[in-house]
Amino acid sequence: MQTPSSSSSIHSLIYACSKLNDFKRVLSLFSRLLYQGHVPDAFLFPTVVKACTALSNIKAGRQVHAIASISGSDSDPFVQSSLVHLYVKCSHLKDARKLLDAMSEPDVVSWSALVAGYARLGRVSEAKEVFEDMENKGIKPNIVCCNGLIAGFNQSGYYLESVSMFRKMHSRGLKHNGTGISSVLPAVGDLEDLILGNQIHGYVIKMGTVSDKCIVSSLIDMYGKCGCSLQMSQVFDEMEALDVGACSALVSGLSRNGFVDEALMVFRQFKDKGVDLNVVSWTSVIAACSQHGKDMEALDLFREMQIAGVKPNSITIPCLLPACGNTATLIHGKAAHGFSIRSGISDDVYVGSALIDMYAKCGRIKTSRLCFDRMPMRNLVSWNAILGGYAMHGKAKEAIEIFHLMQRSGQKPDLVSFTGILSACSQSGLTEEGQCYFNDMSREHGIEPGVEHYTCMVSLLGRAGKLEEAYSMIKKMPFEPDGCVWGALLSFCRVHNNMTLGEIAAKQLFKLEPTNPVNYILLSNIYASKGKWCEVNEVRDMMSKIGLRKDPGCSWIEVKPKAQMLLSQRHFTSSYDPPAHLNRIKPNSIDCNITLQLVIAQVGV
DNA sequence: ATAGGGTTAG
Repeated sequence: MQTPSSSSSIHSLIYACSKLNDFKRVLSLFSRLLYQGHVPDAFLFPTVVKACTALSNIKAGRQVHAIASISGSDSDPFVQSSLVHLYVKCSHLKDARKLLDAMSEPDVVSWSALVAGYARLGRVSEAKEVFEDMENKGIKPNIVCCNGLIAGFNQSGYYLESVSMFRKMHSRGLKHNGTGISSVLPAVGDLEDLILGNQIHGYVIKMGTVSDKCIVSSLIDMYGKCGCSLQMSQVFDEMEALDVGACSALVSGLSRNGFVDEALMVFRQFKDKGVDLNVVSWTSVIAACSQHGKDMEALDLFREMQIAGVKPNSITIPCLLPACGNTATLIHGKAAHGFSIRSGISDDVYVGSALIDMYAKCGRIKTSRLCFDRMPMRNLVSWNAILGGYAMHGKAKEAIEIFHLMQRSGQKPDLVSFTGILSACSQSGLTEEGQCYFNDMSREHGIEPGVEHYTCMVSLLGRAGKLEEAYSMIKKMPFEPDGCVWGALLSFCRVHNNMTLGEIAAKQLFKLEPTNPVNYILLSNIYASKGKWCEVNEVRDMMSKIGLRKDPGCSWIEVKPKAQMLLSQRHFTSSYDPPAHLNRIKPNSIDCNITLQLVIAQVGV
């Protein structure tokens, strides 16, 4: 390409490139112009600022702003307006506000951009203040301005604010359009406000906008979040044309309500019909699988997604990684890690946290820690991930260290953090420390222990042989103990062979989970240890009457590129069929001290 | 010459 040299030809080239959305070239042409000593006029700046905005390049934007100031163009309303948008887009709202205040007559467009910017960042009070300032200056908010607030509040998770803005519009006599409706519906769903949801649905039908794709998707989403699977499917069935958005919404709605197989079926149908599926639809089906224990399917789908040429993003990876962790397929986890580095999303706080968890579950706690240390930004999820990792590995010292470090860095612990620290103490036999942390929960942190914390305490005390204390812990629980609590007690009654409490726990468990064979076996083992053979037989009879058989225990290890399922041989019977997705090659008696038999399972490729 | 609002995945 010939390179233009005269300033006027560069000028027109800049406009041309902007029209073609080639914003990078706009900036490089602009710098060439400056290099030639040309001082741009006020007409050129808006186009150049627009390029910075499109690229979210605040650094270049500030430079352009400075040049505009020096050349006196910064008093031009077009230049000012474009700069306001630049700063809003880059989340520098203070600068945007300063600029807006300096403008002689800012219009509703500039105000709207700023207000929406505050709402998107979840800065509720400032958004409202600026909104009022605008009205006080005599500028009437229009429908676009209100929709910006509704959408912004929804995006930042302030669902009540979103809905109340929607209502405010209504009471002011402003008519809603498709944009406002599809922005408020997700918030309605999160609030599970079915009444409002139904009203809006009626409004949509009356307006005749049922064919609007975004509205359909958000209606499906709303009904899904409210647990109305039937209405959800109805909206879907009445839809005019197949739509990717509706597909994603339906898949996640079905999965949310426990219909995982149906979700997978819907996805398959869409794919077979040749609908152009995007990252969101792929991610929603991968999430559906990994959230419901279908780890193999999640891994397969991820592969399929890449074959389909759809690029995973920073949401896909955290959805996939639990599947790698649960199957302990380090090779897939590492591949996903490599992918996130190559695509520049490894600094994302959710990606990082999911990596920490995956490496911990694959037995690589040191790599976990490395990931944690290298994170440029951490949040509660990241702290809990490394804390849980140490707990999982029985490393109480490190867990405690992290627990204090997080607080010193200004991160308050939550229920999950306490589950981590308590289970770490429990596993390492740090009985007193665990009790201290448990007592601190409500006393120091104002967090009321939940059932999982009581379970940790029962284990902690039970492991230490303090079974009576564990039992009184259960008795003073402020809610009904569940199977996990009683299960923890029964397990440690077996360890210490305490028949009295073991019988109490077992009795509860037989009611709560009558078909769990483990409970029967634990109790019968306690009886056996006391030589109570009659009772042993009674329990065995109960089991066979219900038709229970102990499933083989199972866990995963990885030997080179294959994942292996470990089954405990004692219960391994020839009638046991491994899950269908395991392509069993041959039961391979690799000698693992008599108790283990390896079933080679092929995972992925 | 500039310019504001939408759904679905964690």
